[in-house]
Amino acid sequence: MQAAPIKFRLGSRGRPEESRAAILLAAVREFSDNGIAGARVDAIARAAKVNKALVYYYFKDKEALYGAVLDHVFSGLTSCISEALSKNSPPRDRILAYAGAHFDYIAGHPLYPRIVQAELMRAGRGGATHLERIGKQYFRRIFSHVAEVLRQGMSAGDFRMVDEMHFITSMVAIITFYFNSAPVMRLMTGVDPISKDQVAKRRAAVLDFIAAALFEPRRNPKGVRS
Amino acid sequence: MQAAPIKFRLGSRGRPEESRAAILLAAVREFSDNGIAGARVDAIARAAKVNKALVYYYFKDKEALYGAVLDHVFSGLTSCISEALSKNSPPRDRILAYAGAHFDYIAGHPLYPRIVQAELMRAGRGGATHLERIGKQYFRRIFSHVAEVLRQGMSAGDFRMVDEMHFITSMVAIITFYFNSAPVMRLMTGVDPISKDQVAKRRAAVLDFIAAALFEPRRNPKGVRS
DNA sequence: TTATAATCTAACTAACCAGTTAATTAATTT
DNA sequence: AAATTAATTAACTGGTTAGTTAGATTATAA
Repeated sequence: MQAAPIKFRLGSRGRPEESRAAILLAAVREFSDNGIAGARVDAIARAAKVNKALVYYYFKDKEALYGAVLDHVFSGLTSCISEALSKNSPPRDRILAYAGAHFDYIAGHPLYPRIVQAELMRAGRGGATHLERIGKQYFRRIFSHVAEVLRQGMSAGDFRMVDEMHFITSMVAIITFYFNSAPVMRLMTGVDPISKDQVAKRRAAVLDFIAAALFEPRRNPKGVRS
Repeated sequence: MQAAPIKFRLGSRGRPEESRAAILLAAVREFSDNGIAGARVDAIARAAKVNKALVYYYFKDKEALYGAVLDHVFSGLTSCISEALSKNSPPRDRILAYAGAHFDYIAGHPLYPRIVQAELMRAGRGGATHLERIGKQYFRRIFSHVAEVLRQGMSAGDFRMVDEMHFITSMVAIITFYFNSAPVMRLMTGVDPISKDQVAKRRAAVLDFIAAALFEPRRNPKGVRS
């Protein structure tokens, strides 16, 4: 466990950006593994190969570090989703594009949903929360964007009539939940739910579920109807 | 904040069952508010109006107390769901009965989903988990019961063809997620998502979503079968 | 080349918190 | 009424952990 024999003493002013990034990365892992209360600043510093005081040099305190982690996570997610939504295609495609992008982002960052969930859970009772900032800064934009697509699809007759807010909530639920409950599934089924092919299966199931729940049956699925 | 002037010194051997129950109840609240790492045994004792040592008298340690809380929560949930599933009605009704019962139970116990979510999150990495016991003792029974109903409905042509595991996961997601994300919603919409009428709206949206995603369009929407 | 300021660390502190101990109270048995 | 045992508590202990301090190191500016 002892470090490499030749110690790269880059001295002070070594790689400030690298140090900061290393701390943030380690914090993402530590917070997602243990939640905020369970996370240990010492562990973060160790994982980032940095003195603990440096953590406090770059971030005011544990809470602020946690806030930075949240910003990191959500800015990545929202920019990814925004891009998927920006394409100008028919409502059906856009909804599926959104859902697919959201799913893929989470699948590609398996640590993130735990952090999101952990933060969601803090708001119930207790002191300071970052949720207000996060909600205003990230959620609202995406939410109204998706809601707009839903309205378009409904008025075009492509979608069933649904309550936008509840429908979006349900989509997020389906997209997200699988990754949080993966441990239980592993226990119950014996297979690894995070493996490539299992994730692919889940993706298909999610899109199928959403499409079935939202899309108005086509008049002409390929030939005729009724 | 000082206690009542007349102290009901019931002395030792007061109400053992009551003490134990008070501890468990306080623990449900504390664990659901703060997660296991954030929960404070002192706070539980205080809330239960009991000396901290008594907590350790009745429960081996914090971990065991947490386990007892989980058992309490899940036994209630599963027995409630089992009852809803036991009725012998057509698959469509049974699925909606299950979803409705699950939803209602959670709506009636708003502290519980947080505990469930917290426990789900512990399995990712870390030491001992109660999840294995919980899964075997509670989840499996319900899971296979619901899966059986799905298979019946599919082979009867009432349901679309779906993967049971993924579909159940999605249903649980939709039923559950709303309550966890309530704080965000409160922030974003300004209304209280846990209020009676908001919960009722959500319930309708959930059942509508599930029905639309699962039920095969009826040949004869109101009359007889083919 | 010296001063300045940014980057980084070893070692410390003060608070916190899970769990223990040893004693106390009262219901029940003998 | 003495002995026993279940229920309960005040006060303590020891390990952990967030956060601090005072100083070291070096790139860059003056």
